[in-house]
Amino acid sequence: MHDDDLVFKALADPTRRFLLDRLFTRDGRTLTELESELEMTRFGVMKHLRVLEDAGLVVTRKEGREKLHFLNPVPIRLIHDRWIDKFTERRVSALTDLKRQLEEDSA
Amino acid sequence: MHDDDLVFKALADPTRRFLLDRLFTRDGRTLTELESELEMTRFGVMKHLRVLEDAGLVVTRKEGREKLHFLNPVPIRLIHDRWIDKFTERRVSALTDLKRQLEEDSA
DNA sequence: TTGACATGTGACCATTTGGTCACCTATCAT
DNA sequence: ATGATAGGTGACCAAATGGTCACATGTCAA
Repeated sequence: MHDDDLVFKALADPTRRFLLDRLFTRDGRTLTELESELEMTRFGVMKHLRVLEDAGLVVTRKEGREKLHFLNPVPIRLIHDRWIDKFTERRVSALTDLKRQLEEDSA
Repeated sequence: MHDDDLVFKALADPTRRFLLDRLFTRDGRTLTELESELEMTRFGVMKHLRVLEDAGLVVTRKEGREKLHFLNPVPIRLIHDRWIDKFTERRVSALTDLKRQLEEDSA
């Protein structure tokens, strides 16, 4: 419930969705690498990565002086299953089919 | 692209998700009816409904002095198909199965 | 027709958000 | 050891956001 909110809010920013996209194509990127693909200082990127990390969408590991960023798709999967799925299911039950059939017949 | 952003931003607020939930269980509600379920003045609710409408998640029809609100799940379906689906697919290809098999064997 | 009801608008306000910068620490390579 | 490299912190700022209110319009019912 409250956890979902962090995820939704994290997904609400285009820069953050871009970052997730980059990490989707390849994980384990460093901050400076991600920064180089954006028109923004590394401080801005850091803040966005922090938001993603707080939402559990990104996990990190320190390697020497570098910080590697990995994508964690589980939270997206969760809001999908618990929330989005409900709105996206196509209703193709026998009942709605029947209803549509009746409406067509009466027209 | 730009359209997606409106949808993601609209979904980022818990009050708005609550409104979508209410409209999911039953459509065609009026502003005052929706307001009565929230700890907020009708002005706040109006603004939220406006955001949902701009994102295409809610469509409205005027009926006398009332304004009826209807859920439109299509935008959710679109961001699901174009964006979320990619992150939520379970990878169960023969290749990853083989990889897991090898890892188990070597353990 | 007159009052109650449903909604709309614009000003206004506090808080959050997205972004920058100055400065600082830790690590690597020479 | 020393400079270059990678990252971190806190202050700061402008703009967006979430919410309220005073007021105003249109519609229904007695």
